[in-house]
Amino acid sequence: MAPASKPVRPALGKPLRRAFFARSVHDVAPDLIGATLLVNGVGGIIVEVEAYHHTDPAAHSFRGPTSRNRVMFGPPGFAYVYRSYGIHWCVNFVCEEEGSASAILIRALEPTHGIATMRRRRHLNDVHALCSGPGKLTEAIGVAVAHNGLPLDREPFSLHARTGPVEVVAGVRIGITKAVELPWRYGLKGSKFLSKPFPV
DNA sequence: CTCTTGATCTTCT
DNA sequence: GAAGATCAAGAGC
Repeated sequence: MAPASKPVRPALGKPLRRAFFARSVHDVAPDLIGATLLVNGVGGIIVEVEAYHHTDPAAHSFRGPTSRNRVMFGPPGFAYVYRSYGIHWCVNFVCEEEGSASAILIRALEPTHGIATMRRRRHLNDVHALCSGPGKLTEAIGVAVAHNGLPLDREPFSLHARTGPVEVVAGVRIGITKAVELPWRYGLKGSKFLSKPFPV
């Protein structure tokens, strides 16, 4: 009898260095689609993100630094984690340059690594719903306020560039009431792991 | 399938 | 006091 086949796991691309994030959020955000995000070895392929620029009324940094958003005002390549609706954690990647206060919200992953761990943390079996939202994925990969301000190029974080071409789609952002018309949500075309489908 | 509501932390008015 | 970069559960269709 042949041994049971193991789940196929795509090869990881080269590690993303801090310089990767030292560019406009509008350049970094689409480049993150197809990259792999792991925290302590658990995570998956980034399939949905949103860009927030300091000149954008919907950004947490728009009105200046607070104790919550201070990491956004620091150098690029660090994690900004905040509490959402008093319940959930959401994780952003700080971009551009120190003081720019621009970041990218990670909104959905296609689970590839540590799926059993994610199912346990989420008390959920359906792999399509494990990481299909910013608050869901932080619970699944174990991100909380302790990760706020940590560098993205060292453990527990591990980020890897995509290994092949991807088709990126853009649309309006989700759940905001200011600057609602700006098309700064980016996703992997046709992915079944999005928080919401992109309009056709 | 859609719609409504509760959970309850941080910031702003 | 109200709103917010959310989610899950329950009611109704």
